[in-house]
Amino acid sequence: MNIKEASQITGVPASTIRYYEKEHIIPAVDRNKSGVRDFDDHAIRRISFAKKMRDAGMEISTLKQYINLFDNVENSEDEQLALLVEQKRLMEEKRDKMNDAIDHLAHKIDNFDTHMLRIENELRTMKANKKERL
Amino acid sequence: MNIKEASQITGVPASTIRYYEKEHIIPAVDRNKSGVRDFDDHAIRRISFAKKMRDAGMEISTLKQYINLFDNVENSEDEQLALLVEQKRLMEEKRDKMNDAIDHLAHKIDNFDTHMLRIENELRTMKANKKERL
DNA sequence: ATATTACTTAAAGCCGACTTTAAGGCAAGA
DNA sequence: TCTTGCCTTAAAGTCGGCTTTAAGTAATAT
Repeated sequence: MNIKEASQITGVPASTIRYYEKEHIIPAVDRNKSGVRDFDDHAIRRISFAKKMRDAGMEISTLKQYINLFDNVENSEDEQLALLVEQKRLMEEKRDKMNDAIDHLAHKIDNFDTHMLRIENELRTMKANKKERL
Repeated sequence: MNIKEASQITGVPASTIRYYEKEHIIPAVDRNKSGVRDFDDHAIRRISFAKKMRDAGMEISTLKQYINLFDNVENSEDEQLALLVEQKRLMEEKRDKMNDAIDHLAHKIDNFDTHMLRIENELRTMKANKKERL
């Protein structure tokens, strides 16, 4: 499978796939005799994993760290597990912040009429204050 | 309250507060007679709101849009409500993606031993394949 | 044969979101 | 008075994460 198909299947632009390979975020992809990349299932899964983690806000540097740790069998299982656990924790933390923000917006939506009146009042007060100050 | 205190209270760097003011993400802050910013509760709340939304991944441009819409009483309530609802939807979408990634990591953690063996086997197979190809 | 289309690379460019720098102003304490 | 420590601005710099460009190769269609 060529890079265009790989791109369509994974939803990751071809330029980004090349970039990910260069940055070792995905392993070196097999080439045919003329040097064209030939993606197999494993490659596709690696791209999809990278996408999933990127979509979830994991940084390239962390992803790289993660990948290197797992691709290198020399590394201790403890280290690998610790990284997994830590990344999960960080993501949960971030997700909780998102839920906070969502709640904040939900609250504003629920109280929209009241909120509007309050904002308008605030503005009226601010304008009055400005006039006083002049 | 000066910018240093405002920064400490909100957890937003002074340079970022200045940047937010310049970009109209927070309203123009009051100044004392020598031109030094004097932050009040309202200003602090606006900074904290900006931080919360940024932490949740809302882009500066969207935040600006949001702020402008709400600070300008001329705008229709419908438009404002629509923006709130849309932003909430986008954030929920993003949060769901994070939960996906978290589940993925949780799964890897749960099956760590098995996973390790699978990875090792994969690598062994890959190496064997490479040798064959040579 | 030539045009088209898809691939390749290295390097440069771009964008968002700050952060740093340079040059200076003001107020308080030694 | 002068040093300390805060503040100010505009402009330049940085960084992450791609994306685009330029120049070229290879296979296929006309």
